[in-house]
Amino acid sequence: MQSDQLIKKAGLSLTESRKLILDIFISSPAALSHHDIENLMPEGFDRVTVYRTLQTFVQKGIIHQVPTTDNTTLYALCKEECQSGHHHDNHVHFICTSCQTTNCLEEVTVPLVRLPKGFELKKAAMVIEGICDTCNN
Amino acid sequence: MQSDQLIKKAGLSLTESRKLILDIFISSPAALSHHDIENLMPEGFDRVTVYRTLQTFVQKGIIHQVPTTDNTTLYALCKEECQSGHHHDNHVHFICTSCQTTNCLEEVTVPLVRLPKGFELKKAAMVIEGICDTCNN
DNA sequence: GTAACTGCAAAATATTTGCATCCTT
DNA sequence: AAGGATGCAAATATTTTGCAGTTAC
Repeated sequence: MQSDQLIKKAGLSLTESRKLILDIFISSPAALSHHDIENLMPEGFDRVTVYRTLQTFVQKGIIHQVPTTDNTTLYALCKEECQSGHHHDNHVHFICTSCQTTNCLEEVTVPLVRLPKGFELKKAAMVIEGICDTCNN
Repeated sequence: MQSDQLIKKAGLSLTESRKLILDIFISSPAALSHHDIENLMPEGFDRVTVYRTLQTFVQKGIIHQVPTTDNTTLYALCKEECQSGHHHDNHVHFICTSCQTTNCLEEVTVPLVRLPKGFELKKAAMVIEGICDTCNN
């Protein structure tokens, strides 16, 4: 889907900044940090707008935060199912230790686990570290 | 194991700060952030030492970083197997959305997943959000 | 026209670095 | 005694907030 439609569908007003940032996500195969975005935006673009836009996108279910082992926050596009209210985050995030990118493996679903008595599961995410298919050639 | 022994076993010199910080981890059931530690340390304790100590502990395999969905970094004690060189991080991290604590479910191991062709797995972690047994009463 | 979004300035917070001093071994 | 660890000061980086001007609808 195009950025324009995605933004409108989320009930947000269509602005230049939002289009720019969303286009970056659409054209990036890997998860991105705030820092990455900032670097990909036009020279001199305001940092604060990036913060606010990412926050808005997360709230509206356009992007989601990817769990990481270190202290960085990564964001990635949500797939179709996400936008419609509830957030299906049940896929696997893959961190390549060779090229340092983080990707969502949409095709791999998080397996169910049996939790100890008394624990109630709401959402599960998985982070796998390893070598990605591109680096493995 | 006592903090003294753990520190020595890791080949680190035994200092007051390290003992204090490690004791906090030993007596805490949940994962802790840098901020948490700072609050639990004696009034006026130097922030920088906390940074450096946490870093050292991670390097030496005494504690490990817990993956989180937001941008916080949490640390938790490594169990026995961790200290002996290679790091077994293959357990499930449970975030309770009610009491906001993060615990390691040592007894639950991360299930194996089948990755797409070309991907090579090194390490897998899992983050589950839900309600913990304490809150579920 | 109005509400929402942006940019700038600045505050607040978090993290890193350098260096002199102190402590562990 | 020697090397590493700490504390302090300060530099750097990150994130948040307020407000005035601008833009989308």
